[in-house]
Amino acid sequence: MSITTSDPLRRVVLDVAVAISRDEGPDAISLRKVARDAGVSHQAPYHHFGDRAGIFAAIAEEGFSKLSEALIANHNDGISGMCEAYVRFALEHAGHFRVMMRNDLCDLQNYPSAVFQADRAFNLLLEAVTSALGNYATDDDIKTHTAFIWSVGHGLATLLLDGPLEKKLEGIADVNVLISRVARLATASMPR
Amino acid sequence: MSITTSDPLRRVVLDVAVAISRDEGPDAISLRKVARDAGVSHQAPYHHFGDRAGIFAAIAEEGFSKLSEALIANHNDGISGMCEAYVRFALEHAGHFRVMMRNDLCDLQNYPSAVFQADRAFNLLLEAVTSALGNYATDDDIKTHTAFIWSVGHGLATLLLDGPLEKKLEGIADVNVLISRVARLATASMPR
DNA sequence: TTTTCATACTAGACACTGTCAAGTATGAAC
DNA sequence: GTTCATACTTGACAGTGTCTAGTATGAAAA
Repeated sequence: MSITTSDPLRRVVLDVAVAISRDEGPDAISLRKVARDAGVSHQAPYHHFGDRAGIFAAIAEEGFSKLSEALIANHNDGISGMCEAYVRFALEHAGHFRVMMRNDLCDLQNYPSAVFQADRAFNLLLEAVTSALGNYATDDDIKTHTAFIWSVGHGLATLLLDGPLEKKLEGIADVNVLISRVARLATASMPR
Repeated sequence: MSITTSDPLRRVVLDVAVAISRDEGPDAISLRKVARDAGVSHQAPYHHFGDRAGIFAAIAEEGFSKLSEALIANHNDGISGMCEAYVRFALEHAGHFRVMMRNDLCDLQNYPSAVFQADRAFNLLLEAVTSALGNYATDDDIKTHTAFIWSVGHGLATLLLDGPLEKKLEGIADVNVLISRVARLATASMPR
């Protein structure tokens, strides 16, 4: 991550923070270090984000926005395609993903624009499940299946990102193959 | 969490840390604060755990041990029973669970006894899947299904713990009902 | 009985962190 | 020419993990 001082500081701080989150996790982000690397004073970043939680909220908002785009791009491939897209997004945008799901880093409720993006992504999943289940599905069915699909994608993404799975299941050829197979298992129980 | 100074300090520190992890997340754990609350010097806890990562490793080890017990206790209920047990364990032992899955807090590889407990829990799942799939399942099938089941349980646990799911799917009657239903969906695609 | 030695701490210092408060330069709006 | 918001800088503060060094205690060894 090279820092060009001509970049607007807000963008620089965000990019550096996301890169650190990707490589060492969100907790490794030190805004003072980011400021030093960017060649500005230790308080400069805070001007743009208010406090530490503010930068996490900004990362989360950007992440949910990108997630929505990823889900839309795969929305023709049905539920299993969306599930796959979710996992691939997490792996490709690990820096964002790690922050998005860490409610303790910042209470997203305090950042309405972040909530908006999160809801947008969730609604895409909800709509996909609703249309997959057909017209006669009950509200309960829809919610259960949504929770199920989200759980599969989220669980696989988290396990792959945080390590244990790949080591335990090594020899599974290719992560991409695993993702496809798991996503297909997830939809095997759904009506077609 | 009341602190009885007659308790051995190691146990006290562990209990307080787990309670904080449950209520505010592992990052809120300050060993200096724990020491103050326990009425000992700020370095006393470090004597028992070496450094901050050491206490996380101890919590993780204890957690995986408890998880194995929970899985064994439900091992007669098949794969879906194990999946349910995993999620229930996470909710009931949130303080431990939050630490167990946070590879950035401590690299478990450096703590062999923690790795041992983690492997023990994982092997219980692997064995259950192997026996559920029957004798003619390929190694690939076993690994795929193991990843799938683990993903479902882990994803649901994480989503329930970190909040977004319950809010999004409110009105789903009872969390316990949701867990059972999702676990059943997870096994719907498996041979019987 | 005295020495040795590990255990379980205490005490002080260090660099580092996020955050609060107050100041400064700059450029646009009126 | 003044007002005023924006984008910073500077300095201080409490809090943190960790390093180093010291102390009390009790059991084992001489």
